[in-house]
Amino acid sequence: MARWEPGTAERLQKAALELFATRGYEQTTAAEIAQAVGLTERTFFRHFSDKREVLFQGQEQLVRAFLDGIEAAAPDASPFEVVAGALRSAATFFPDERRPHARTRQSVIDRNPALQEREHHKLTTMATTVAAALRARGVDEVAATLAAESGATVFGIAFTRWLREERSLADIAAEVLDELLTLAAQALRPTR
Amino acid sequence: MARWEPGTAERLQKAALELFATRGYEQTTAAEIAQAVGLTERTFFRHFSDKREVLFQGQEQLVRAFLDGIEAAAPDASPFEVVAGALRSAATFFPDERRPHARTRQSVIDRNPALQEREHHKLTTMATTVAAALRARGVDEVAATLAAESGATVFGIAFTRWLREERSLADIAAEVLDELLTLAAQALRPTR
DNA sequence: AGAGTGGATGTCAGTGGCTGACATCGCCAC
DNA sequence: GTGGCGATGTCAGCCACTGACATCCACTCT
Repeated sequence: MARWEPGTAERLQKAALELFATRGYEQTTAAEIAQAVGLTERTFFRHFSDKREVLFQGQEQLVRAFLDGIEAAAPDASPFEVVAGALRSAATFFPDERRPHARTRQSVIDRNPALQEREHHKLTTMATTVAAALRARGVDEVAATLAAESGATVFGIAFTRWLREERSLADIAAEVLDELLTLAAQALRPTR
Repeated sequence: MARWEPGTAERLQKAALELFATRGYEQTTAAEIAQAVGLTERTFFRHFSDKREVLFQGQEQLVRAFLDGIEAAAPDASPFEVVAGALRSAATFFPDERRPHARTRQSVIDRNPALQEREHHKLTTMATTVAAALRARGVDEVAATLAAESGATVFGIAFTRWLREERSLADIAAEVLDELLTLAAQALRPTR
């Protein structure tokens, strides 16, 4: 067939997750991951910019889902309404079938600070992209950043709960966003 | 006098910032930083868990300021009101005199993705600590996380503006928080 | 079929971040 | 002054990551 098996990156990711889950992240060498699929360390680093990325690469699609949700929003929607739509759209990227995989992946991340760092960074990067999309819709800088970053926060919390509970991510995210808005309203009424 | 000059970590931090600012972060070796103050690379890593930390260590005081602000809040204050107090308290840790130093430091961070990653991570870590303090006050898990994380977002945005504008951080933070609450209220009224 | 091209991989050498183990050095207490 | 002890130095070594160059083979063109 093919000279090189297709989907090299995917095979590396799979092997990496398995090794990380059993042996632990730090106890697993990039060379070992590569060897597990019959490749070289050098090739590993051609597919992933660094060792951590093997667990995170492929989130462009999630970003795309967010952006699709933004584009689908009504032109006169307020920033948080747009974010609500983006969350609905993004939630479709985590159907319940992915939960088992997501769980083992998350358990690896939760056991390693360096991986958590990367995870937070990815979330923040997503927020930055979303903020840019909001600004492109005419939302002003600060409002766009606030709404986008809040969306990321909500997504993060909702995702964590989705891993634990057996409900759909879309439902949980809507609920969490609602709670955020309610909390904010609570603060706005009594003071100032 | 003393066999070892006191404040070794501080001298390392100062030397590191200077080298990073002129030569660049990646072009500066941990060994070079140590040498600049007459020490060894090994000693550098005894003071800082990794190379990046030389720019971030010492933020426990900032966290402390946040927590003080939380403790000072009225017992019946809503989560966001508590966060507002925490922000006021935290803002005192960045008097305007620190702006020049903060600016050069930030310019170094802005030029290096790995440093940005650490910066985001620190913010998130702070948020986690604040969330725990809120929970200790009886706030429920999700609300505590939302409020704390929103506080971190506001702080981050405010800090960025504080670097650019010549106003006090407390003022800017109050303003940004206000905008967040307003945005949230906007979203709560029209829909649902 | 033979020559050539190009993308993915292998090989090798080297840098730098980071660590463990052990030695040293000199203030301080007793 | 002896011994403890905390901060530093020395040394060897692992591993993440990179640049340079060779190789390999499907595919195309002739």
